[in-house]
Amino acid sequence: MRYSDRHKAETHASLVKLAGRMLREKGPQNLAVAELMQGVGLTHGGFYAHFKSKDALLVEALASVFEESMQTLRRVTAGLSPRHALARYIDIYVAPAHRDYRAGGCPIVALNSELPRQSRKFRTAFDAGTKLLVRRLADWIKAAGITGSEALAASVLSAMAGAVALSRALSDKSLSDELLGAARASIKARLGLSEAALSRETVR
Amino acid sequence: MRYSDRHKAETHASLVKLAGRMLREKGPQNLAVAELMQGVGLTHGGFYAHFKSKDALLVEALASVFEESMQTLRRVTAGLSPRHALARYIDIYVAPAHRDYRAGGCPIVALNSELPRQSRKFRTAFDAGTKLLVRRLADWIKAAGITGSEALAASVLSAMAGAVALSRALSDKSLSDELLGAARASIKARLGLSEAALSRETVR
DNA sequence: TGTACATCAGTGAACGCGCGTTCACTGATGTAC
DNA sequence: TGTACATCAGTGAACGCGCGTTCACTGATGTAC
Repeated sequence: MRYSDRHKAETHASLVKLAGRMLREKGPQNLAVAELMQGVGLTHGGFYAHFKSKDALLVEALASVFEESMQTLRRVTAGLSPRHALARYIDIYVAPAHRDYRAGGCPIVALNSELPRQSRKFRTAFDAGTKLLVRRLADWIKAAGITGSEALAASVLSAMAGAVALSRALSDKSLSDELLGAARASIKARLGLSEAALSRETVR
Repeated sequence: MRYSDRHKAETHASLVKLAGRMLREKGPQNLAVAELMQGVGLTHGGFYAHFKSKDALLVEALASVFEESMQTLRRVTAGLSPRHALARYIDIYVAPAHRDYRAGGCPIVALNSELPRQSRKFRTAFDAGTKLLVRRLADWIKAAGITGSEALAASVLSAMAGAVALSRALSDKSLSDELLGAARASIKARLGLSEAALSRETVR
């Protein structure tokens, strides 16, 4: 059967979206082509009408996940001053809700330790996405008058991602919760964003 | 052929040791039984004289890797005061040499994001190993007179592991190096271990 | 307006490969007598 | 001391399964005339 003009693009978009969720939940290797196709109501053979290989899908899915992350970042910090935006992003990122929602979370947390073994193209997409996030954090840090370079922003992001990743890895729920709380406080303190300091400022 | 009494135990130990390296370099899923056996000069069929399953091997290998990590920790900080021990450990952990030596590095960095998908027993071994490291850090922190609980130690460790993991994930070498430097400084500053503060103290 | 043909997203069987696991067998050495 | 037998780490063929990829085919709809 032949479909309307928009149909292929829509199917492609659903595949990329679902792949983005599966990628974070199962990892690159355990995302199975047949399972993905079944997930959008198709059979596995049709996959290659949309992607030249599984790796090509993974690269597209990762890029789309990073875009989604940037959108989330913009949404939760809209209208806030740089200092409050930073604090808000840290609060939302280093949190139990993020830990417990792997399919929708930050790709850095989800893919961290598997990256050295991925394809060149996949790693390039990861690099590009991470740099976008780092640049956004660096802009806020600079605007907030905190001395520090892009490397500081990268180290802050690595502390955030490391905390959530370890909180997911630990089976001990109470240690996991406490770890998130301590990490949140440490990271905010590092940037001079303690509750006391923030409450003395206006929100925007 | 029948072997001497010690022979089996020695073979077993080599298998666990090599598996510990492969586990960190390739991840649990890509550690192949046949490749492991070939690595110690045997054929794949003999594997099951030593382990009841691949997962049983992984659990043993992970435990041994954590033991190795604790030994490294003790070795590099032997004789140092708590504050200097902390600073030394952070310097050695959050460093390019650790980033570039995946097969011999910290299992938390190597396995971070893959843990939620591992077997119950594997996760239990990870929990136990991580808690040993956290407890050691917590002891030092307490002995150094820094206010903070075990959760602070866990958050410090997560920042260290997160920094090394992200530095491995990034292909951009200079950003990776700078990230490590910034993270090292941030983590030490969080614990009041700046170079200036340390140089005012005696080493032991 | 109607007819013949082209298009191409999707189908489902099949292929090839890697890999964990099983199993009948081997053969050097330890033990029983 | 010598002989027959038991042991068991290791061998290598084979099995079963999951999975990425290929390919001949389908059939509804768009297009040419």
